[in-house]
Amino acid sequence: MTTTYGQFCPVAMASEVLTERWTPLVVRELLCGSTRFNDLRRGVPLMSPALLSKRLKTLERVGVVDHVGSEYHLTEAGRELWPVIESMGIWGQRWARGDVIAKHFDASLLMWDIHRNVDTAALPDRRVVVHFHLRGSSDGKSHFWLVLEPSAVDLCLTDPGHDVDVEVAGHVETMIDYWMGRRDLLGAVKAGDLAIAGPRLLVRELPTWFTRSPFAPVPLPVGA
Amino acid sequence: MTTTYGQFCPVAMASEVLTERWTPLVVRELLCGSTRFNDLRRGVPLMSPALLSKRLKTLERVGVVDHVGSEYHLTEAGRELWPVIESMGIWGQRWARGDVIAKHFDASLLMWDIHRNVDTAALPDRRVVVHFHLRGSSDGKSHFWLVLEPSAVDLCLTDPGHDVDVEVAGHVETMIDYWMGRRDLLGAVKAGDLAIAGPRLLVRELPTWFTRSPFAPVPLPVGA
DNA sequence: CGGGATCCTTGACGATACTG
DNA sequence: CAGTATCGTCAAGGATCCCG
Repeated sequence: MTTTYGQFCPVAMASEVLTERWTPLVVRELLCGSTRFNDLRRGVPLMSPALLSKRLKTLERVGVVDHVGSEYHLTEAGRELWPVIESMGIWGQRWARGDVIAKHFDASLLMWDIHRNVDTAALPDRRVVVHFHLRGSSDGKSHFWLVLEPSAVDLCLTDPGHDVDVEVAGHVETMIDYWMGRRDLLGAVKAGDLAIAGPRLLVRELPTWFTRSPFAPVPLPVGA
Repeated sequence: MTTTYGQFCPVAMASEVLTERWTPLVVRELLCGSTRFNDLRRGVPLMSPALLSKRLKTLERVGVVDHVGSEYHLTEAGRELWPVIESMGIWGQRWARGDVIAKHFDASLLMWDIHRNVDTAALPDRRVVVHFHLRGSSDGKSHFWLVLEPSAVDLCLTDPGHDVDVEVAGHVETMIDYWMGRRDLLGAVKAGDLAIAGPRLLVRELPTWFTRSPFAPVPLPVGA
């Protein structure tokens, strides 16, 4: 992106900032609340650290990101990119087709997404531990523990040692389909594609605290 | 853009389509109603025809554009990109800063934009010809004629021979500032930066048929 | 943890010319 | 008018290692 579009149109100006590889995803991560370099990395695992660093510098230069200490925060201009990212997500949810849909099913990325969307307010006022066993991840990882405390949510890749309250097992793709709103939980369990075990109440209430993607409710095009 | 982001997030999927150099501007042109290759070119004059052709093929492949005969039309998926382009434009209008604002002032591009936004319904029911004399264009062009008929608007780079009804003269940058909503017409005329001559009624009603950029009404950030 | 430095490849893009 | 063809350059970005 060495030359500019040479246009006065504001769409062109926004394009100068956003239409660069990875940039919308970095902004998405920042909008989701990540502030540390390595947290940001987890949201874009296929991006090299050098490139992420470069993008963050660019975003800082154009006034979207504020870098203090080792934290990255969106400026007001950055926060106002939310409608752009949101409309992109809505469009993607409705219209992305086979040839742009990732063939990758990365369980770590999924769990990272899930962990920051857990609604702890809907959970009992004590620690709840959920163990996930996901098959078929492109990154080889298959075991994850969510340690849910009223004040914090932790994602572990190794057994944290606590007693496990709920066990969730299935194929990564099934979980992604649920997460994205393309499949409902009960159906997946009944079809035998997903196994959920644990205290009756906790399991029944699971959909209230284990939320789905923000784009899951987006209606699909009619006739699709 | 040879590899994919490898993510299931719909923002990533939309990025695969949109986050490629020039693509948002091509989509903007299509949303503005251009359907012919050479009309599209006029909206992105700095883009090589080879690259435009390539982008259109890509957009066709991902289901955004429909190519029949020698016309390009947006599909339903393409038309639904409007919220994305709109929110980009709003952001650009509010937050684009010096280092991404084009230093280029291309009068041909401006006039091309203006010509397709004239509101002929607000004009008298006869032909009206406006001659523009714009100084300082980066492309060297300075004379333009808008031939406004109730049924069609034509932009000419050479004198079409008709009697001229209104004369508009000034610097391209002044016109762009007006077009973008950064400056009002009366002020520019009073400051001597713009000269408008013609029948009193036509000139007085000029702002009703000579509309501004769709992003002109966007409010700027407070304190800016 | 939070990056920087280096090397190296590839393909994206600009320029120019040309064709049905 | 509606693109293709060819070519050369440059820089984006992947890989790898390293450092404070």
